Amino acid sequence: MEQAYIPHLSVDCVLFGFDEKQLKVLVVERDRLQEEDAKYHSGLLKIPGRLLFEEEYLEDAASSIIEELIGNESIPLQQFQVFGNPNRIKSPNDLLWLESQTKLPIKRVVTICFYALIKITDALTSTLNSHRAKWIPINEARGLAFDHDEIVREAYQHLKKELTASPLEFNLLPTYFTLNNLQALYEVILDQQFDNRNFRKKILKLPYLIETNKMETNVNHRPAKLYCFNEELYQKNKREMSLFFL
Amino acid sequence: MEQAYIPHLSVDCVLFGFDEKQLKVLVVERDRLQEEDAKYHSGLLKIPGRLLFEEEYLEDAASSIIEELIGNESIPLQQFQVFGNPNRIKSPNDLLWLESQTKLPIKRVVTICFYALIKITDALTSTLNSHRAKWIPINEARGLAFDHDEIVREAYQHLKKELTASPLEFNLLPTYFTLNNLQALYEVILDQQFDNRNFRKKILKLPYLIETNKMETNVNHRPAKLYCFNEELYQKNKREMSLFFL
DNA sequence: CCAAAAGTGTTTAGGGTACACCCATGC
DNA sequence: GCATGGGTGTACCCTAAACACTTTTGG
Repeated sequence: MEQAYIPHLSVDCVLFGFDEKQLKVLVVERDRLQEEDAKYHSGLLKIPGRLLFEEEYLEDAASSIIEELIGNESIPLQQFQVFGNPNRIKSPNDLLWLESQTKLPIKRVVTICFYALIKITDALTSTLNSHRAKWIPINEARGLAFDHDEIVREAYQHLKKELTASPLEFNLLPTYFTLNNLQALYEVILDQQFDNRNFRKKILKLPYLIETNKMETNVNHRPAKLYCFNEELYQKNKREMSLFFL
Repeated sequence: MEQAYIPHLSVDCVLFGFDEKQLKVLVVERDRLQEEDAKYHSGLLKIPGRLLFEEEYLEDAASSIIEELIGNESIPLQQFQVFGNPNRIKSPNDLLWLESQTKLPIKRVVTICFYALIKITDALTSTLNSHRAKWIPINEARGLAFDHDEIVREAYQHLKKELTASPLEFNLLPTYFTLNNLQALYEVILDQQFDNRNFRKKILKLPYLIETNKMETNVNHRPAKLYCFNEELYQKNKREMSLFFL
């Protein structure tokens, strides 16, 4: 049941990924067209997105865009901002590419943007190549096509604000993790350092953070205690846990 | 330079107004059409909005929608959410009305919503009647057309969140005002009571709140000191003044 | 003198921040 | 035994919150 596109409306997704060391963004390569004019340098990397179908829910569009790239995991994407300047698509090459993709005469596209943050896993990454998609570090996300630099920048601002206002989803770490893993996660995503002792004091108050009797292994230093995360308690308590960090 | 509408995209505005006692929302009456089917009760009040023109900036559309109703004051409207369910326009009467307005076959409209908060003045209100627009108290904004109940509800949530995260624009009060005026303003908008002494302590720390030597007059109780607001200091300090209230 | 709202200080408890050293393991 | 990161406690300050009475005006 393929539907017609709405030629003026697109959905774009900024998917952030954490690989236990860095914060990355998912981008896809767009084809370079023969007709392109070399003097217009327009990025060949873009964030995933496409025009909206006529009878499609916005959230469904966002999900399908991401699922096509990383498989069928359902990821809750959050709408954060619309980019709709009439001239947001400046480069002639970008326009050429859009028309070649959609077979529609494109004048102007208003794009509704979503974002999410997930854990980067090997399984996930293996499916990317076939779609010419890849993870790039957040601070290397420059020179993307269209106005995607700006979109990524804004999405990152939203992510940071959201993360300081409410606790993050814990599925960004392995099932068992150390408190220092958790601190590193916050530090990378918020781009901010925390005092180790104070961080532990705060984070241990979270009722859904469970201490296990497992230990790190195969490290050449004192092994750390492993913690895990109680989904049920998390769902129950996350509402009140806002404004946790400043 | 009239342009063509984009049939799938609209901009709607939730304009909140404070009249020194209540928080209100601006709504407009829509015509009842002869063809309407009485059995579908669809609201005859809606928030201001219209389809987007083909080459129009989103912000310009939002401004022009509001300026048409209340005159040429420039009000900074803030984009807050997109409502785009394919079936968000449920009532046949609403659809009829849309098509009669736009002369376009409307299937589905994705609407980008903006909001702002202003002071309700007499001058402002006098121009409303000719556009069949009016202010209604926020808690009476029920049974509006389309999904506008939901839009108003979400806008109000955003307003409250925004107001607790950063100081409000002071142009919601007369030039000279009492601290109790200010407290009443916060209490009405946030729908929350504050301790008078603690409120004063906090608010007096704001560097851009200036004590004058003027006094209230014509009140049959002890007259209050009047304060005013230093625009320049406000612009300079508002960034750091976040998270002021909880 | 009465009504009505303005204005004012103190105490307490909890949280944030800053800060330096010992511990357990692998090699 | 040494290198590496893991793990711990205290003191200070500041802020939030709770709380009740006196003051000044108009009528």
